[in-house]
Amino acid sequence: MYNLYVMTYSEENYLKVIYHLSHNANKGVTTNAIANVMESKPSSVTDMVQKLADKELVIYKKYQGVELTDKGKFTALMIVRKHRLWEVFLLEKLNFSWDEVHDVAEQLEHIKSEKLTDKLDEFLDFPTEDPHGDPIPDRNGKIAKVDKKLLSEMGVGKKMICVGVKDSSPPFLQYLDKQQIALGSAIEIVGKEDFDMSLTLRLDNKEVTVSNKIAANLFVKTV
Amino acid sequence: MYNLYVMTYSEENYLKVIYHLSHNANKGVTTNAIANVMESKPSSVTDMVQKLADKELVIYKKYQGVELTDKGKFTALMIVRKHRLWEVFLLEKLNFSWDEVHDVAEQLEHIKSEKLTDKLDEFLDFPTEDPHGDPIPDRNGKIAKVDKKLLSEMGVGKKMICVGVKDSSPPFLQYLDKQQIALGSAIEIVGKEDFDMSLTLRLDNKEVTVSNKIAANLFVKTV
DNA sequence: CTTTATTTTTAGTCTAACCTAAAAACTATT
DNA sequence: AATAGTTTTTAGGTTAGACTAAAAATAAAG
Repeated sequence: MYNLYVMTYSEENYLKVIYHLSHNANKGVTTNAIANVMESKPSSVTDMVQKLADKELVIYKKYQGVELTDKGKFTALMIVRKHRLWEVFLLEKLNFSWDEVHDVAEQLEHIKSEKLTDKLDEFLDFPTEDPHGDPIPDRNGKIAKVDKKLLSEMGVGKKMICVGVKDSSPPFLQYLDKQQIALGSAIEIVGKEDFDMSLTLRLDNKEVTVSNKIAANLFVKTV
Repeated sequence: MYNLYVMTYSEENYLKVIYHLSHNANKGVTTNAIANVMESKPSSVTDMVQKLADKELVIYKKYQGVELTDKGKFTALMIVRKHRLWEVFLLEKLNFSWDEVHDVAEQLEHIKSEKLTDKLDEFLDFPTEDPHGDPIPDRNGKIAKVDKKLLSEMGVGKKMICVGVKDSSPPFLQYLDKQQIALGSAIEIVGKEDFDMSLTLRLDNKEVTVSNKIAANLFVKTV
């Protein structure tokens, strides 16, 4: 597809972060936003972004933020692909739990071997989603667009299934485990409290109440 | 066992090389030897070796070469453990060939997660040897001592099985594949040519002749 | 539309890991 | 045991990727 020339660990991380940020923001991604996510300083980001622009992985105009080029986007997608495939591997084959896969996948995503990635994909039987419900790009960088809404945006009476999480931090994932909410769980909203926007849900004939904050981090799809 | 504090990629590579070199040489490993293997310069090695000594991973006396401390040896063994486990994974689960596993394992050996290593070990059913016949250290750093001899040192009439290779470069491994020599293959020496020390072997009732150079890179065990 | 506040970039440092060239220490040979 | 040759270390330099502090550009507010 594209010739992915050899990138450093750090360059790859920047590209990945820019990719994720440009999904939410539709304009250029700011250096500040990148620095926040990477827990670094805006000045460091400026440096790196200029380097990536020299290599034609991003388009960068001073003070205007950055956007990925096609080449940059493809490169980012290959990193996302590896990350999500490894997550599936860790969960399905090595029995890691939902909240443990991310940190290790964060390292594994930098392993450079197209053959390894493709063989892993095959070994896992070509999964289309990772354990958090996010789609896995194929070897050509094609990625399914999932239509998902936040649970907090849905009204009383709606029947849905859980398709992903917005926040994937261990505490949140562990909370979901405790409530027995998983990918594919059927959810019905039986009540909404106007005062604090908390929701009462029916799950497998069991009722639970969740705060608005929880609902605002859970992606669902109506059925 | 020991507290493996966080090491850089480069530090880990040095430790690994020192570990391997100190198996052959019984004295201190020289900076030159390390530089040769790492394809770097002796002065660079001196730098790093001093750093490793500060961290008590090696004992280093100027002009005398280096030795691993117990802590350094354990750290090296954990890297070797990961390398060899990943090799088994690549070969057995992803169907890589004998000669393809090394380069990828070279990257995977640096992934830092004790849990991953141990789960992988379990997933592979606690293998004791890697695809080249080298023993895999357990989680406590215990490693089996294999008694193996070079095929070139054995006499006519001996019956053996192949237990490993000295050289594990792709061309050599591919040669072995072509001759259908694999780990566990039964080998009997039916003739030896005094002129060039080439050997005639019986393999599954098939006879092949191999040069001394081949025989000097194949480890065997008498049965 | 000017002033203030915020964001972003520039300039100059720092560290890890390498390098080259030169100096110092070892080894070997007479 | 002195000298020639080799190995190893030191000294000083380079690059990538981070940082701080200050300057410049943009955005917000009166």
